Amino acid sequence: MLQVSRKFEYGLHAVTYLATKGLGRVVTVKEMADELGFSQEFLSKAMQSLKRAGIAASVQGVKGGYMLGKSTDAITVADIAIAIEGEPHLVRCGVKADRCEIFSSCHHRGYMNTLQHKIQVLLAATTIHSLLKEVAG
Amino acid sequence: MLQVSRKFEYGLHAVTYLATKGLGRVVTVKEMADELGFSQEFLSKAMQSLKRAGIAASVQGVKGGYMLGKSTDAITVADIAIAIEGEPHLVRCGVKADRCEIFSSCHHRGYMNTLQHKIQVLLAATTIHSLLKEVAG
DNA sequence: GTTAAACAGGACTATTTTAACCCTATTATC
DNA sequence: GATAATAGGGTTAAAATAGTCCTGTTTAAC
Repeated sequence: MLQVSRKFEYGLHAVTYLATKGLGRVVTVKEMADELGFSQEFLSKAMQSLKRAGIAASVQGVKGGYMLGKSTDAITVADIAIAIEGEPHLVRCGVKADRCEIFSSCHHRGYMNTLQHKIQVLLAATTIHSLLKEVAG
Repeated sequence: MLQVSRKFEYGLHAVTYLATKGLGRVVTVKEMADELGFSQEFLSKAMQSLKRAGIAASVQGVKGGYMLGKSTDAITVADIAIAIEGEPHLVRCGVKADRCEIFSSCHHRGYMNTLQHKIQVLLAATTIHSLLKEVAG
C-alpha cells in the first residue's frame, strides 16, 4: 500500500550523499552508485529528475557530475518526492476522474484529499538539514 | 508513489455503506457491489479481510451477508488499511532487510520509520463515525 | 432432505506499475 | 579528436495489484 518507490529512496540517499560532500563538490553518478550500491543507470534517472526540479545541479562533460542545487535547509523530503514521483495522488480519481467507477457519488474524496495534504505537510516538515542533524545527533 | 490500493478503497466504501444501513442490518456482497459499482468477486475478498479483522461480521447461508462488526466510532481508517493491506511498510527494508542493498549503512531508516508512524497516526485519527459526520455536515 | 443463495477461500490470469537496461545524443575537458 | 561525463528516449523485465474462476461450506426455505 503506502510505500515509497525505490527511485525516491535512491534520490533521497543521493541528496544526503551530496549534502555530506558539501555544496560545491561535484560528484559523478558512478561514484554515488558505487558508494550507495545502486544501479548506475537507474540512479541517473533519479538525478535527472532532481536536476529538473532544481534540487541538484549538473555539470556536463569530463569532470562533470552532480552537486546540490540549493542549501540543505531549502530542500525538504516533500520536494524530493514531488521531483521524482510528481504530484501525489492518494486515490486514483485524483489522477483522472474516470479511474473511479463512482466518482459522482463518492463520499470520501474530500477526506482522502485532506489526508493526502496532511501527509504532504509531514514530508514538507523535514529538510535535508534537519534529517542529517537527526542522524548525527 | 503514495497511493492506496483499490482493495482498500473498496473496503472503505463498503464499511461506510454498511454503516449507513445500521449496525444490525445484513447486506449481501451482491447488493454492495451493484450499489457501489464494484466487481462482486473482488469486493468479496475485501469483505473477507474486514471480517477476519472483526471490522465486519458475516452471516452465512441463504439470507446471509455482512454487517458491521463494531460500532462506527470503534473503527478507524487505519484499522481498515491494516485489515486489508497488512502492517504498513513505507520502505522495503521494513518488509525484509535484504530488500535493501545498504541496510547496514543506511542513514534514514529511523526517519522513515517515524514518518510511517506519523502517517498511521493520521489514519487512526479518523473513525468511520467522524468520516460520515464530515460528509453529512 | 433437497435446493438455492450466500459466504470462504485457494489458485490462477491479466493488467498495471515499477525497476532496470540499452543505446544514441550532447557536452566539455584534455 | 578521444574520452568521460550528463540527457534522455525507448524497450524489456520483474513485481505488485486487480480481477477471475472454481470448489467447498453453511443455512434458510421449501
